[in-house]
Amino acid sequence: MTASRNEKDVTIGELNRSKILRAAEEEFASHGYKGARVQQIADRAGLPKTNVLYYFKSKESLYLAILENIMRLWNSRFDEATVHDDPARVLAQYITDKMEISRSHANSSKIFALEIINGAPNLNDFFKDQHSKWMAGRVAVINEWIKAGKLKETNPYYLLYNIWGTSQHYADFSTQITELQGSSMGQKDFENATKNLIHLILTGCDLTVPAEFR
Amino acid sequence: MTASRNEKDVTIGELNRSKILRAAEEEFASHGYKGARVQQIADRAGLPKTNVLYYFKSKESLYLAILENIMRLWNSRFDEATVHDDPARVLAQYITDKMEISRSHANSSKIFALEIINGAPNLNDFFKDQHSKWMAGRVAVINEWIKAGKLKETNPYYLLYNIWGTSQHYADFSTQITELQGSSMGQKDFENATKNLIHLILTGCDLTVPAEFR
DNA sequence: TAAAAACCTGACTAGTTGGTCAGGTTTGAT
DNA sequence: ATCAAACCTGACCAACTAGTCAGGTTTTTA
Repeated sequence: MTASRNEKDVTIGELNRSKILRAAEEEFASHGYKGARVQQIADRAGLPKTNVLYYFKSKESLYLAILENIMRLWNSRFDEATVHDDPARVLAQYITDKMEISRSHANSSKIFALEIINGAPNLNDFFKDQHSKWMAGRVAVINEWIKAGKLKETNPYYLLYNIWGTSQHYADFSTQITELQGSSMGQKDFENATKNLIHLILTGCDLTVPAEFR
Repeated sequence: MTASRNEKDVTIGELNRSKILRAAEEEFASHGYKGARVQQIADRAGLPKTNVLYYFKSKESLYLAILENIMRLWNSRFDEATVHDDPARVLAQYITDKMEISRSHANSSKIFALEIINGAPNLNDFFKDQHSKWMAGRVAVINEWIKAGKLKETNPYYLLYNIWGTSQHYADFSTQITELQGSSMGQKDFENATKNLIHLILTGCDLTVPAEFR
């Protein structure tokens, strides 16, 4: 341990915390919260278990820290869309953002999925305080688009579920996709899949795909 | 224990096996394979743990039995579709079948999702022996539709992923959906969501929704 | 330089886990 | 009625688990 501060002005503590979080993401994605082992996280991080517990009080603290990061990840430009915006552009951008997250943060997506599938025991506050409000706001905007004749009549809830289901599928089921295609999806593949999805969803809503998303 | 055979001609053994499988599905869906506890499964089934282990040799045997049932569940009419069939009808029926499974077998869908998210450690043979062949066959039919001008040009893989991602989402993320809508989806809701999805996917493929699926 | 803060880590602990084992009970067949 | 098959279940066990604890080492601060 030559110094707690290296040349990039990052402390050893920050480095190790980061290492542990990355290792924990992999372990939680592989075995779920209940099945994950602190010793395994430590092994993945290349640190002794008690060193992991020096930085994070418990397995649960670690998991909740990761969940918090994930919740922050879902923030997107879609959150600010209003009735004045063009639905085609907003939806295309949202899908693009979601697909990029699926590509660049596959483990986060997987952990979120695992948490929901397991009954979301750790997300009650998130749902009650933020998510439901967010949803109500987005549904309202979509309904305003419909009322303003900018979007064909549809159920806003189902529209959003379908966008989430498709975009998150590329992260969550990446193992299946890799097996079925014989190789994992690279950047180019994700770009193609994004275009394909934008085309499917927008055409399915009778919207024209904006030129920059083709 | 009045008799091993009740009036419906089912042995106590069959009854108990069934009870255990149902209990295990709930436990595996809630905690994943690694996080599930045989004692919890036993408690859910209302049997002593060793009685559970009398019927199923181990936790793993139980899990593999459930996975096998799930693999069987995925069989559908879509498996038999050929280039001679109408893609609109085939896809609409496939989506209908998938949505019905999501409604009636939510835990199965969740367990399948958990297995894939966790890296599919128990499905290697399934992927190599059956799933990849199945996929190659389905992709070929879709490509034949495209060649025959029955379906607009698209990537068959992405089309299927999008169908799976959307339909399975209703089962896998049912906790989130219930929270966001304030109540869980009933039969009527599923029918509406199915129609909405058929409309989205078929319209997105420039296909006309067959009358019986409107 | 000394003291405080940050970091590190092996030894240990109480509790939990997936089984094994042995033997008892019930049911069905003859 | 007897015996075999099916079913049941408490006691037990080796291994594993999430920590706690104590104390050592390194770095920073004044």
